[in-house]
Amino acid sequence: MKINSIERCLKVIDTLSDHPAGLKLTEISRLLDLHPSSVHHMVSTLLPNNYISQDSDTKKYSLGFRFLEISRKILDNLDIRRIANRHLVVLRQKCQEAVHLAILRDDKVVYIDKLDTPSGLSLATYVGFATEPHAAAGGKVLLAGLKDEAIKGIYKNKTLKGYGKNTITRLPALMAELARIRKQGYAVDNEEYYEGVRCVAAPVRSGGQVVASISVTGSIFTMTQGRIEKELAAAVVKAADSVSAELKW
Amino acid sequence: MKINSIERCLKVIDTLSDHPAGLKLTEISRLLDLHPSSVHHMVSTLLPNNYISQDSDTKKYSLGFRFLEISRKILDNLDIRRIANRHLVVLRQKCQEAVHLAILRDDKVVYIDKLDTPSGLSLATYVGFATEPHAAAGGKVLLAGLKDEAIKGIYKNKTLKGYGKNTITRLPALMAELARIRKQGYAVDNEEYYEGVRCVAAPVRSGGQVVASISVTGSIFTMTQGRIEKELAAAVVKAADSVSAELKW
DNA sequence: AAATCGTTTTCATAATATGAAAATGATTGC
DNA sequence: GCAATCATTTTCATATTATGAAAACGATTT
Repeated sequence: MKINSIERCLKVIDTLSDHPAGLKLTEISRLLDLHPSSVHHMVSTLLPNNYISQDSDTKKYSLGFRFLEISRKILDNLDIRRIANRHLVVLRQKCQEAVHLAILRDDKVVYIDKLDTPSGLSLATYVGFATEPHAAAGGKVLLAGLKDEAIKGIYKNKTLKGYGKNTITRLPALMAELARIRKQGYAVDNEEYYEGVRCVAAPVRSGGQVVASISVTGSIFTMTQGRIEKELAAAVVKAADSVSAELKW
Repeated sequence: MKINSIERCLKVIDTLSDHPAGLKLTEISRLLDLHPSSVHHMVSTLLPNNYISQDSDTKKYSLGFRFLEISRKILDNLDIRRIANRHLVVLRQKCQEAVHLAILRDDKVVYIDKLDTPSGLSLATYVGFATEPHAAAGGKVLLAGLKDEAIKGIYKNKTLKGYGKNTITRLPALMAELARIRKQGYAVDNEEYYEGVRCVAAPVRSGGQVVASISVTGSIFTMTQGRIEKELAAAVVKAADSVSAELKW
């Protein structure tokens, strides 16, 4: 049984998160079709806790720094992130491409660290970004770490959404791909998520379990199939193994 | 009038944020002296929205990636942060010390960007860190941008808490210091927040208003009084002015 | 200065969050 | 392997309290 007032409150937060310039009380009220006075009750609860803040001039409400605090706490406490960072730096240096660190949470890949390439090309991923695992190398590696039944469980009532032109959209094909990944020890995403983008990923293990994935991402021009096989796959696997070795369990 | 169920819910979130390893239902229930069933109602509301997540093995609850998403949105939408970043990089390069970008929010200094020194020395500040403004250079600069009545308003019912050995703890002394800062265009923190740490800060302005502060922070050994006056103050002011110039209004 | 619009407070009542209890599920000890 | 204990989840009656109408207050515009 869900609690209604909390759900409404989360909707207010969601709405504010989509309006970076802030919203006035009545604007929130209109957008969500809630009584102004109800909204007022909510914001007066959130305000003293710094979940939202109010501009003293315009009276507009926006999300508060409590979210930044909490977010920082979450990231700081992810051991993997702390340990992996150094290796990510080395990996990026070696490959000169963007590198990501991802974990599986609630059946989603969540990116918990990201180093952009020095040369600029910035992808539409960011720390905290969550998406479906079947369409990206990092995600496939994480899926490959699960048991077959668990994977089937995830996709039982879900279709495999297509993102890029090569996204795997049928479950049997995905299962076969995961088997291949388990065998070769790394995953490749060949324009499966973004057109023009390739990606290689390897698993970080702890106590036998796959706990995270490290990936290298770049354009099809710098990341040729040949370079992936000859150079990048080995580099990513090495980085992931180094992190695994360092994770005490 | 605050909403009770939301307040309880925020307490649950607070508690979870202090227990990075996660908590079981009954643990939360005991810690907050709430009925297990009430806690269950709450978590079932937060769970589908990814504000919290549950470990499928241990059943433990922890904070979810929604906080990371929201946090990212907040940071991405801070124009100042985006614009200032490039200048912060240059400033750190020039000074070889940690640099910070801070704004005032709800009478607190909130650090919205931070670049550590390449040589390692990492301070106990982080993006999202919020503290009282009177004890740090970055904060004093922001206060100096307010009108005297506004400052007095902030400290009307508050004592000036001491942090380091030189923290200004009396209001008249603070007002005098702020007047000095306005005149000289930058602020110095001489072991006022941390012992052994000095800091120089300058204001970023937009439309005449002080909207942020840029600061350089380091140990008393590398940041001598002489170096601050001769080199660092000018560098920080220059960086801040560059950002101000770039902020369209 | 009057009027309009937005915000905040108050308050009666309808709505619903609460926690007791029971049911289900997991873990431990024997 | 089977109780027995402990934790989680669901159900449900009732007391609590969130809700929104209305009014008061404040701000902004004409």
